[in-house]
Amino acid sequence: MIFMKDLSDYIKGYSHIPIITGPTASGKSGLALEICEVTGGELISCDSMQIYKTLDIGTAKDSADERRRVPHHMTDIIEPGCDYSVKDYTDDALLAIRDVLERGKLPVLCGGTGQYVSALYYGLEYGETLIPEAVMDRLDNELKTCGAETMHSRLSLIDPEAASKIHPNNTRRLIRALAVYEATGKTFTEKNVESRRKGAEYPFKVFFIDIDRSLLYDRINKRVDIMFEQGLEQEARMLYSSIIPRDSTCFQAIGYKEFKDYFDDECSIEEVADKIKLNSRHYAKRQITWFRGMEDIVRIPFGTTAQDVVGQISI
RNA sequence: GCCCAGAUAGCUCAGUCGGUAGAGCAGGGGACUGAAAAUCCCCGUGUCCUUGGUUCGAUUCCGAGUCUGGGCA
Repeated sequence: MIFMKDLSDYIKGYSHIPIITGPTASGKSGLALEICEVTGGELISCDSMQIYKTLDIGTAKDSADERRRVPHHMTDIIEPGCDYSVKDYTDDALLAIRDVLERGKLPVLCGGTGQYVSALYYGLEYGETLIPEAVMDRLDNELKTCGAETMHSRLSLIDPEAASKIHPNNTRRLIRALAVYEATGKTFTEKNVESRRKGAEYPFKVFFIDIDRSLLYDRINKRVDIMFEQGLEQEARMLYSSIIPRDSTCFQAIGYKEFKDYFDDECSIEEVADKIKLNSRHYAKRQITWFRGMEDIVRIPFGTTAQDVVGQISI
């Protein structure tokens, strides 16, 4: 934490930069927006899908009116179809934070992508080495021909610690761990230790909205119905009729991927809505698990006011 | 009214040649360092509809009843 910047170099009165997080539909943006209005701050998103332009309704972006009231950063920054990594996110978010601070404003971070929040909060450094595509292709091929068990055994020899933590069925992470070693000569475990050395860039404080599970599920269901009223089907149709490759990340977004069968005439629109609700519930559960395991976060009950949160980041 | 088929986990259903039962989904828990709204792992006791009978023992076999489908009138 020695490299951590002091907020008083930029703004007066605050000890921490708040990060408002919680499961989907728990009221994060409403609270963050209020905090911005109370403090004159600016909102910086920590959301892996709201970065895409044109995916507005399904990703539950703030309305045009809300975005007029409070400046938003890190939303609508790339075209759907583009790739975007955690590394890209931390680089861009850190720039955005500095930009807001240099104008004397409080950055208010808000979003439910655990990996993005953790990366900023722990100050993870990802380094400059990119895995060559040839390496990835070769590993993918080897996985197909040799099978996951063989690949997993290979990882056990190179990096036993990582192998013990990665289940053989989780081929995505398995391949990643092998690829890191092949591309950098360092093991996945070594890289991860190195990445934590520097610590967080700014004094962040994470606030997690704690909400009753059945109330949350109720809110999720209602929000999906509202999305349909707002024209989600139309928005999804635009995405599906574009030339964007179907294996792009944006097609993984809940609220869009569920339309595939419907547009292929294989299910009804009601089934799409039910599936979106279900996937959102599953997602919320994973978010809760992610943050439950995170140390030093502040759990705030659903309904906590902006003033309350501001009080906890003020000197 | 008669005939047939069902009734088992929150839901859909399997099964027990008679020794009190298990899948999928839902739900719950967990992992996570360059796709993360992704990817992956773990978790199954419930009046086996009710009630008589046969039996050492019935959710299972037999009878009656109730309910739900379907058919015939």
